[in-house]
Amino acid sequence: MRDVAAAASVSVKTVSRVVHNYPFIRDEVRSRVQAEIRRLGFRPNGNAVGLRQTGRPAGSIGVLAADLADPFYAGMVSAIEQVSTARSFTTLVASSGEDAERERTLLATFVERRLDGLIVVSADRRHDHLRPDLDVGTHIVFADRPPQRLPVDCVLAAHADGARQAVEHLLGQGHRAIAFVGHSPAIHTARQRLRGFRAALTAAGLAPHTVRTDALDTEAAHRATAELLAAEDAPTALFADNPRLVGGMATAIAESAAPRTALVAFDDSELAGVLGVTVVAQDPRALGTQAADLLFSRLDGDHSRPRRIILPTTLVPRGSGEGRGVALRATRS
Amino acid sequence: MRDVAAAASVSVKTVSRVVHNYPFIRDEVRSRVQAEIRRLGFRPNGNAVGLRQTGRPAGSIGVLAADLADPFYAGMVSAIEQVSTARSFTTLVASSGEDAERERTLLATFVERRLDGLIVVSADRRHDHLRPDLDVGTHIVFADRPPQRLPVDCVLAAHADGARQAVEHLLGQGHRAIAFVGHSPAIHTARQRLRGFRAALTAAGLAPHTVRTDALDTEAAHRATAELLAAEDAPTALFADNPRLVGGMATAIAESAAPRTALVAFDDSELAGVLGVTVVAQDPRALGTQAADLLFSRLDGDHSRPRRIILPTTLVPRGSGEGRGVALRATRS
DNA sequence: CTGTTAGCGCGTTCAG
DNA sequence: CTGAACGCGCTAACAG
Repeated sequence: MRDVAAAASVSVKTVSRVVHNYPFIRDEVRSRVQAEIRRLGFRPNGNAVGLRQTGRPAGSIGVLAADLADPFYAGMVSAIEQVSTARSFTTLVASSGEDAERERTLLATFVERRLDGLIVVSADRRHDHLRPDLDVGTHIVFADRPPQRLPVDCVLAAHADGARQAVEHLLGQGHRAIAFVGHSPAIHTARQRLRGFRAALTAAGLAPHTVRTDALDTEAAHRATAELLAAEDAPTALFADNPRLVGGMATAIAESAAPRTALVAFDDSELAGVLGVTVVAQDPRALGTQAADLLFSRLDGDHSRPRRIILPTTLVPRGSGEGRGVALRATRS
Repeated sequence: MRDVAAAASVSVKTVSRVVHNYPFIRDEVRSRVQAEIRRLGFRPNGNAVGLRQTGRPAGSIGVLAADLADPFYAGMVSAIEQVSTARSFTTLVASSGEDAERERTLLATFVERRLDGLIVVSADRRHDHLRPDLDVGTHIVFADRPPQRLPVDCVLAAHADGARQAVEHLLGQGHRAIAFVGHSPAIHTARQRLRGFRAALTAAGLAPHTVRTDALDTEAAHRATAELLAAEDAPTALFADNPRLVGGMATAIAESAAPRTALVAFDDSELAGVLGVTVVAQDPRALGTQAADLLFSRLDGDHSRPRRIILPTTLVPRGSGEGRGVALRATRS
C-alpha cells in the first residue's frame, strides 16, 4: 500500500479510501490510484485489516466437517455455502477425517484467524476446550452431532426416531425377524439409531433377530449380509445403519437364495434411488441451511438461550422394503 | 496477551515465548503464564502473527474446488488434505459452484488472507487477474483444468485420451454404431472428452452414431438414452461423458428392448461399481496428491519452470462394455 | 533467562 | 477533499 501511495504521489490513507470506495475523492486522483493498484498488483492484506477492525465482522465463517468425502456432509456444506454466499460471507471448510485431535487443531486455527462463526460436525467427545472461544466472541453452531457440555446451538436429525420409523414400516409389512447391520456405535448418531431400532422392536414385544456392528464398509456389509441370509434361521428384513452399506447389502441380497429379503437403509443416496432401496431420509441440505440460519441470527445479535433444533426424517418407500426386492429401477421423477 | 502478561506479572514477550515453547524460560514462570493463559482463555491472534511474520509460511493452504458436492472433487480434496496434514499444514477449502465470479471473490479472499499456496479447480475462462498474486508470493497449482495464459503448475487427467480408450474398447468389441451422451462442452475437460471421442471414431474411418450434448443430469440422460434406444436405427454402444449420467442411462438400457446395449462411462463411481458399468477411470486422489506435492515443492523453494503433469486414465471392464449388459453386480473385491 | 524498542499493513481520529 | 500520527496484537532484534 505504501508502494502504491508513493507511485501515485498520495498518502496511504488516500489509497485506503480508494480501496474502500470512499465517495469524496477527486476522480482524477481516484483513477490514478486505481491504475497504480492494478500496475503493482496490490492486494489489501486481510491480516492487517482483521487486526485493525476488531469488533466488526470479517465476513467469513468456518465449517468443520467430519468427512468431506461423504456426500451427506458435502450436501450439508453446500447448503451452508449457499446461505453464506447470499449474505456475502465467505465460507471456509476444513475436515477432521473423524479425528478428534485434528478437529481441535483445525478449530484452533479457525478461532485464531478470527472467523466470525463456526459450524461444527464434531468427531470429539468433549467440547469444554471451546468454552474460552465462546467468550472471545466466536459463535459456534453444532450440526448433525450434539455438543457435550457446551452451551451452544445445535441442529440434529431425529436419528432414533428415524430408525424407529424404519422398523415400524417393516413390522407393518409383517416382518418379525429383523436384523441390524452397521458399525460399532462410537459416534453419537449411530448410537441413537441403534437405540431407536431396539426400542421399536421392544415396543412390539420383539427382540432383534441379530445386531451386527462389524460392518465398517460396503464389503464388510456384503459379507455380513451373505452370512445372515445363508443361515438356517435367516432374517426376513434388514436395516442398514448407514448409506455406505447399501451397495454391498443390496448385492448380497440379490445373490442370495432369498432375493426378496426386505431392506431399509438410513439416509438416502443416489445408489439407493437407482436400486429402489427404501430409505429413511434425512435432509442434509436442510441441516446445513438451519445451522447457517442459526449462526447468522447469532451474528445479527440474537443473544437468547442456545437452541436445539431436531429435524424429522422421512420414509421413502421404493420397493426394497415393500416386498419387491432390490433391482435396477427407473430414476425418480 | 497484554492481559495474560499483566496477570502473570511478566512482559508480553515472555508470554509470547511460552506460547511458542521457547526453551530458555524458568519452569516456574512458564507454568504461571500457562495457568493464566488457560484461566483467561487466551488465543493468539492469527492475524497479528501473520502480519508480523512476513516471509515465513503461515502453515495453511487453500483449495478452491468447483463443486464440493461432487464426489470426484471431494476425493481430490481429501487427498490434498492428507498430504497437507502430513506436513502439519492446515487446509482451507472453498467452492465456487462453477461460478466464475464467485471463484474470483474466493481467490481474492485466499490471497488477502495470505495463505501460503492455493490449489485451484477453475470454473473461469481467464486467469490473467491472478498474475499479480503470483508476484506477491502466493503459489498456485491448477488441478483438473488447465490455466489460461498463466505460468503456473498444473495437474490434469488425459481426458481426450481416456475417451479414445473407451471408444477403442468398444470398437474392439465389434461396435460400429456408438453414441455420445453428455452435456454442452463449455468446460475444458468436457470438450477434451468429446474431442477424443470423435478422434477415435475418425481414426477408425467411422462417424459418431449420435452426439447428444443436452444431458445435463441423470434424468435428462435417462430420457436421451430411452429415445436413442427406441429409434429405428439404435446405437449398439453408448459413451457416458460423466459419472452423474450413469444411473439414468443404465436404467434406461435395462428398461429398453436392447438391455445388452454396451455402456462405457467416463470416471468411476460407486454406482458404476455396483451396476457393473465399465468405466474409464481417472484417479481423483492421485490428482490431489500430485497437485499438493507440486505445491509443497514450490513452497520448499523449487523455482523451476511451471510443470504440466498429465495423469493417465485406466479402463475398468465390468461387464456393461463387454456385452454382459447392466445389472446388479457383487462388490469389487 | 527476561524486558524494551520498533514496526508488520492497515484504519481511525483529528488536523489541515 | 487530503494527510499525519497513533495503535490493533504480536514478534525480531537487541539489550540487560
